[in-house]
Amino acid sequence: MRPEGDTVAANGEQDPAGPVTLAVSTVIFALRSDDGVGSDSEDPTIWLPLVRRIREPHDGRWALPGGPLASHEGLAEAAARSLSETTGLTPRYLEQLYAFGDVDRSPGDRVVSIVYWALVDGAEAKRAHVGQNVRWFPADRLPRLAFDHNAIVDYALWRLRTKVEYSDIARALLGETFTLSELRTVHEAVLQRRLDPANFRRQVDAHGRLEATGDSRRSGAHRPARLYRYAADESRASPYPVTPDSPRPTPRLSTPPIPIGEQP
Amino acid sequence: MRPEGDTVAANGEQDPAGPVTLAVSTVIFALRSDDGVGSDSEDPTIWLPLVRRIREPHDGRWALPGGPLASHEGLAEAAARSLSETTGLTPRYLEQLYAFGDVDRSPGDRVVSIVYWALVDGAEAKRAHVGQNVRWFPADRLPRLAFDHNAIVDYALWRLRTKVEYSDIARALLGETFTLSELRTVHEAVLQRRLDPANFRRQVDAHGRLEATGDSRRSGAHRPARLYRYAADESRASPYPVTPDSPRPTPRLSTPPIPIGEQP
DNA sequence: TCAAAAGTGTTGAAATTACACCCATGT
DNA sequence: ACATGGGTGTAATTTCAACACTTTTGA
Repeated sequence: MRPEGDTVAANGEQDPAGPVTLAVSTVIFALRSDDGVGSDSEDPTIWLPLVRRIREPHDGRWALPGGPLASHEGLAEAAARSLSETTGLTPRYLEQLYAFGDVDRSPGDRVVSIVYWALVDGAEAKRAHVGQNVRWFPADRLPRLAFDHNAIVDYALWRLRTKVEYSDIARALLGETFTLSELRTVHEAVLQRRLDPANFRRQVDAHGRLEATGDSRRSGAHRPARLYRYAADESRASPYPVTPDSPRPTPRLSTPPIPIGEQP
Repeated sequence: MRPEGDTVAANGEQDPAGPVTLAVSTVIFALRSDDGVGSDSEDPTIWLPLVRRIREPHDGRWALPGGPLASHEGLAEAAARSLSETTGLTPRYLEQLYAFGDVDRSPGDRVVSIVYWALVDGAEAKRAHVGQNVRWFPADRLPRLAFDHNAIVDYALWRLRTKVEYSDIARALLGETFTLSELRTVHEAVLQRRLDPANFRRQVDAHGRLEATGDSRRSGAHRPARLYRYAADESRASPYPVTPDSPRPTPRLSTPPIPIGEQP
């Protein structure tokens, strides 16, 4: 009988098998037009920045940006800070993904990682501190990453793909204003399939929340597109004082990740 | 630049402001027919077991069962263990809920709690070690709990209620076999509204997975109900090697908990 | 034979999908 | 003028919700 808060837990003082360390990492997504220096008019796809490890374990491998949790900062705060320190990026969207704590996920020591996922817009993505130890990768076609980070990215991608269908997160990958076809292109990049422009338009403004700026944007040899923004969200009077987020509608994807099922 | 795994993190050795401790707690749900000793035929509702704290902070208040994470056990393992030690219960379903880490959630020290939620069936619930320091409470009408545990329970309830609509977790609150009206009663208790028996039947067996045992159960002055069980799940060939779970369909509830929104 | 829940059938509304068609612009 | 994407209309399909109706039991 030992309610939480009592626990002296994971600082090694009373656990003979060694301490448990706590880290916070983040999976960052942005849309990029496939790196093409010359050919700019590619269909954009999902990319993410990784950092190169410079010590064991997994020295030299690419990994998610992250770091330790300082005792004066909240979890999301720590995610945003470490993300800013390593990549220079400031996310427009940040949400907790999952806590990963398999015993053997880090060779030698025991690390529990609380992982966040983040979205940045195109302009912000260009501002990233790319260099010797930070580089962008297409979200599919990743190399073998350090630790269990490949699985973590897969899970974050699954969350992104399911959540884009019932929420308005896609806007975090764009600027403040956007055309409907830009927004649709984001959805198409995330879902990896074409969407009917007519039906897409109806869906998004059926949800309300979308308002025309009055301006329009001209881009090619065709009619200019109206610009929209999202209206300030009134409906956030949530009964939940905490910050987490979760479920809702109906993805067209295959299987969700498996829950634990029976007792361990 | 400091990829995770490097971090010496939260064991106080290098953080002047003191250590961060890591705890694992669980919100356990079961269905009970409103404690009525005499009147057995109540509509069942959701209940959960809490443990009484026997030291500061929050001495005397009720709290979620939980405890420290031993370095040799996984997170879900720790949840199941501490849950068994404090309440004697073994869950039929166990899933990670969220990691709570607000700086001020525990007076005096810094505690990050990785919280799981669990479902137990009626028979198991009766087996719980109720006593001076363990007691069942109806999920609505909770007293003021220790720490931020009221908010945590609210969030767990929200997850239960949204998830019951698109998954088959409801079965974890029943035994191996059940009638369709028993299953419907579980849904009704969770969602707190009546469901059309005809449409409910179609919905659940549209999802497949349900098979008649051949037997039936007679309960009152009416036609006996066929017994069903869930077929072994083939479709668990998830692309995700990790264990987490998440989103899908369309709850009839109000607002989901708020995500972080903008950068901290 | 009557009440009550099990189980089946039917119908109208609502949401989803596919696709035809006009509009406004640059070349 | 014409090719191209922006934007609107509409009909077929599917899903969903409500409810009438038949079946089988215990009392």
